[in-house]
Amino acid sequence: MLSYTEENYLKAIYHLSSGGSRAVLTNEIAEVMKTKAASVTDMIKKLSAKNFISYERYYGVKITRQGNGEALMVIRKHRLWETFLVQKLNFHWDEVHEVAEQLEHIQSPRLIHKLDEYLGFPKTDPHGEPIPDKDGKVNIPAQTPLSVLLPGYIGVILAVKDSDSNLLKYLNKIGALPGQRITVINKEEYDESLEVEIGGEKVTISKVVSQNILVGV
Amino acid sequence: MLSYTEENYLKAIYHLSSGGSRAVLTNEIAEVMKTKAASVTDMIKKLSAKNFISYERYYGVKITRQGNGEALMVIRKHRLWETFLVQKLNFHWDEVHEVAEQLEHIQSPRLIHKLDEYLGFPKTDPHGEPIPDKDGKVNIPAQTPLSVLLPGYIGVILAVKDSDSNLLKYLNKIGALPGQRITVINKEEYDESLEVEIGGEKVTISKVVSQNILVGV
DNA sequence: ATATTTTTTTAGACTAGCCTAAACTTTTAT
DNA sequence: ATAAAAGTTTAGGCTAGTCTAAAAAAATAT
Repeated sequence: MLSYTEENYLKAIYHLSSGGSRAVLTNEIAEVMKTKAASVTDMIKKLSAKNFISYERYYGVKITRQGNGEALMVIRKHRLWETFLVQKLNFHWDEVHEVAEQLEHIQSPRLIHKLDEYLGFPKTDPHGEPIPDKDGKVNIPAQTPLSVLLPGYIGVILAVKDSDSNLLKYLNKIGALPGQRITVINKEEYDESLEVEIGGEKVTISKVVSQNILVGV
Repeated sequence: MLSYTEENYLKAIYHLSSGGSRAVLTNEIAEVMKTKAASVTDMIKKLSAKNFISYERYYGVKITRQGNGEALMVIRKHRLWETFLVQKLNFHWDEVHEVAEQLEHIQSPRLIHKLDEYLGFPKTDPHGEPIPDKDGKVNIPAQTPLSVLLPGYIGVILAVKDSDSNLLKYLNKIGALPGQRITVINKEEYDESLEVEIGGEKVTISKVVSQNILVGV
């Protein structure tokens, strides 16, 4: 059984490694966990001893098959709870993250199954992110950061990477919600900001924001 | 902010003291918390320092007004979640306790309010236990001696135990008649006398009298 | 090729919550 | 009234997770 903290580390490593595909450095983990490198090293040893990650000194960590499975279960729970909060309790999609961070650690496979059923076995959460199924399979739709699209492209917003509440509020304001069609009108050479059209409205968004909007083309 | 463990101790003390009305012994707490007396003593010191309980060595603990409020919030959450599990997720009433023990510690007043609303502001949980409202008021089932109520409780006088004529005359004088609403304003630690409000009048009654007034809430 | 900087690890210490063993109070039994 | 028993607290130690400071390794710059 993993502790609350171990689950959070594993989830962080999963995300940083883009689903386990690359090695993750100690300092990267320290930054997202808002802790110090020394603490990370300790936890790395623990998770490594339990075979959730493989670890080579001064090199970094790679998540194992087992660790991947655990991380996906936490992510599954997180996204199911977010869906519940928005669909059933009428939360706004930009105010569910913190609560879901707590709910994702509740231990009860039965609860998660019942919740999944109650929500009608949703495939994505309110931010458009795919919900891993009970066996840890994730349906990854082809997602491209809006920032790489050139003027003229039309796409559909599938997901938003960052769950920062300020970003989500901003996207909400400009109507950049999952499911919306988005057209790139112009790209400014200097700062790579984009002029786009969403729902008939023209709006200019910065590079940082465009990197966080994932679209399907 | 209370830790997960502190919340559990406080809840245990609340229950053992029947809602704060009697002092609780170290070993009683140790038993329900499935821990050792020495650990309980440590925690008692902590909760006492934070003013959630009052504590006298070798005697026992009494929950304070503040501690009572915290305990009631945890109980409120527990019972709301149990209601959710049974009403919405089709759990059986006998399989919800363990999960609710986890869910009761989720910190989000907004979540609890929304959940309460979603469930239609239920007054009792699936076991028939009353759900404290957002201000910590509990509907205690019929015929409770006034003496066990803590400051904040509001009840309706249902009956008087003793039929001693002097008592009845006294009650008549202070307006403590069946059917009257009565609010507990304060409880004196020393002699357990109660300051109450009846029909807009504040009056102080002794422990003996309060034990003879039965209220419904 | 070597010196400097950056990153990571180790060493040692802290808090929360738990433990056992011993000391101390209170209660109960003679 | 005093001895024994029961209950409680103190003392000291353990683990999980955190920290700072110093040492060690790797990366970078000259």
